Amino acid sequence: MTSPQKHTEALGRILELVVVLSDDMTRSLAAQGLTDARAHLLWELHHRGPSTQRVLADALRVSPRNITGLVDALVATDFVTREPHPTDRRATLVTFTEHGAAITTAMERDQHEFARILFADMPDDRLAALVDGLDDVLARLRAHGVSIDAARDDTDPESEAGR
Amino acid sequence: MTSPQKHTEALGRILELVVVLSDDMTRSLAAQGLTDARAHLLWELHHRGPSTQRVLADALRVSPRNITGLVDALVATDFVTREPHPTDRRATLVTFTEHGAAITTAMERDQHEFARILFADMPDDRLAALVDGLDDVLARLRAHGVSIDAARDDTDPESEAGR
DNA sequence: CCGACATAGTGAAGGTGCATCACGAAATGA
DNA sequence: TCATTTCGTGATGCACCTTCACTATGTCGG
Repeated sequence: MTSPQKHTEALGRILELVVVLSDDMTRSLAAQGLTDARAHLLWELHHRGPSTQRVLADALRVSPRNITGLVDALVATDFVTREPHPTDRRATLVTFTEHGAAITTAMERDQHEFARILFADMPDDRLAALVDGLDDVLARLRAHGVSIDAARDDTDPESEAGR
Repeated sequence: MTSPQKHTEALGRILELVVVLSDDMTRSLAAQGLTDARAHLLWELHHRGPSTQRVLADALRVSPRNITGLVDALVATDFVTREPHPTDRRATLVTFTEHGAAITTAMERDQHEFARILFADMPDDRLAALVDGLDDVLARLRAHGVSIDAARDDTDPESEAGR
């Protein structure tokens, strides 16, 4: 019961889902002229409203320098603009253009639609079981520091996201 | 019930899991002196045995040129070597060094261990329900061409023609 | 045996994401 | 006012990935 075999299989399913979903997202984004990183920035901006690059750097957990590059690209493709900060002349406020706002709103809408497609036909109890299971896994991950440690030369967890 | 709200929440769980797992993997890999792409190559090599770069390129779905770069790096860090192909003098056989083989075997072992940690305390029926749910989602994804269809510009009169 | 063509791998060049270091400019605090 | 902190960016550098061009081989139809 609950053989290691089953555990591995379950992890395999999760990993497969990871790969499939990531790929699909990246592809959809590309169709909008966006990359993962740029879309991530847009997403954060959508939830926070006009923000300084510093704030975005912290939110995306990347270096401020990198934000400069991402914003440069988004400005060039007319998704956002750099507005002067009303009180801090050092800072700039990254703000949506109309185009950027429209795209981002549409992305959010489509995400809900996507969720509907995935779960619409699933019985309530089944959906609940799935979510419970996922929560369980998430909790277990957190309990284990999520960082499986991995240090030495012969002890490493996980491989690549390659199914 | 089965409100759109629940659907979105479920998708949120999945996405969170994706992020957490990916981060953890990348971090563990880095501890071994590996990157995602290089580990992926090693993983494939582990399952296929000595392979030509062409085969690896197809397996990883990247350009042959890119494989050259990845193998260069793995050779430099003593994970693999390039051996002459026994019958085709154009090709090279990418082969594990002892170090590479040890690391990869350890990675596989640790993946099973990781699966055990995640699911060991989970009741059988709960685990089964989780796997079933994941399979369901995976199937639904495939059925829908796995394409989110993404947000189209601003032509959003809910023209859900695109699934 | 021999061209015609397909294939394996790599040099060259370029785009994107990311990081660190150094720096100027503006904000802040004592 | 002066030291310190903070914001954003130029300069560099690494990793991943692509396409194009090119060499060395393998293969196949005559």
